[in-house]
Amino acid sequence: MPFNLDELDLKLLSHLQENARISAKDISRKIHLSPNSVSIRIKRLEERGYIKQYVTVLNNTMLNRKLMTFTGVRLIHNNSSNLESFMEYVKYVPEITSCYHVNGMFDFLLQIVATDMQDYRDFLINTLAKFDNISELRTFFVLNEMGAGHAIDLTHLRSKFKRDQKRMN
Amino acid sequence: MPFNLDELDLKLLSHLQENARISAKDISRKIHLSPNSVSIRIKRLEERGYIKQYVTVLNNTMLNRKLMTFTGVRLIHNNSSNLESFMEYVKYVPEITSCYHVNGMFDFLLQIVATDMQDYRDFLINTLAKFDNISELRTFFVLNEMGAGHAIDLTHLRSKFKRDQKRMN
DNA sequence: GCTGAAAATTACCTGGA
DNA sequence: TCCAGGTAATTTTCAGC
Repeated sequence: MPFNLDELDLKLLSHLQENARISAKDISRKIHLSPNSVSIRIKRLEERGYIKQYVTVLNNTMLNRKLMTFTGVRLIHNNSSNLESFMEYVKYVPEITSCYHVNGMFDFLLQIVATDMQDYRDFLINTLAKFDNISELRTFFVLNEMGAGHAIDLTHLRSKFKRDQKRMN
Repeated sequence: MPFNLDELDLKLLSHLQENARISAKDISRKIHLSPNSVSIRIKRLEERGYIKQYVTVLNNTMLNRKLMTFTGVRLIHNNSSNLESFMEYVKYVPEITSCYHVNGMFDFLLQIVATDMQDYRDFLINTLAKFDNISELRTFFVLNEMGAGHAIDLTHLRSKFKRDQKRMN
């Protein structure tokens, strides 16, 4: 997979990471390129798959989702059909906002958003524990989500790639 | 904090969650409201804080960030000044894309994105372990990020709120 | 990749329910 | 207070270079 992005593409992606609704014109002013070219580049980045999605981050608390957890899940039998059926299962559970297949002391790490403690308890008992084949559920309640919130750092990407390409020669 | 969103606001937020770059006109067609009113509502939702940010989700792998981990951190002394200095610390570390203060067997859960295993190792040794006061670091390598990807479910929010409001009377 | 015109979208203002 | 319509301003798209 060739890396064929230039400095302008990377700057463009940086701005889009910060604000997905920025106009092509505003970007054009910041990276010194015509609005036209900015639009074309954005479309190209979308088509080639560099941009996956534009999402809106909502204030969960104000929307009555006051509880967030990371819940570690361990399956009883870790064969591939069980792994796959669990992955398929989580797709249809709205409370699960992210699902990560991990190594180590858990098989999966789920990010879960619920209204409150009672709602989470109901979810555990009536939804998650209904899935056979779970041996362990361990909840990390999120007390505070903070710091970071970093988008991925693209500023040093170009030089890094240059080094990688050199190494390949 | 009064909950003064109506069905239209919730539908609007749902569409914005899926696609932050959707135009007011496209939303207007979907929720049967004039483009004009849609714009006004979006602005109001931004001002009142229901909308936190519009972000672009990039393809990390294509941008040479092939490794993701969740790394559990345990501090030696859990007093408030140590907690705060750790939170302050993570703000300036670009590899840390999210930081969650949690209860249980870790104090913090960090989501980390790195180029590859070597890069992650360098990060652990040269950056994270440089922070005094860490007693335990446990890495969950993300083998696969899948399923879910759910935005928060707003479809049943209205009825839920009605119930809550009833309960308060 | 740029320019310039046409098309589409958004912002603003006013009236009406 | 909230919504619709009309107009102005901005932004995006498309053609030609």
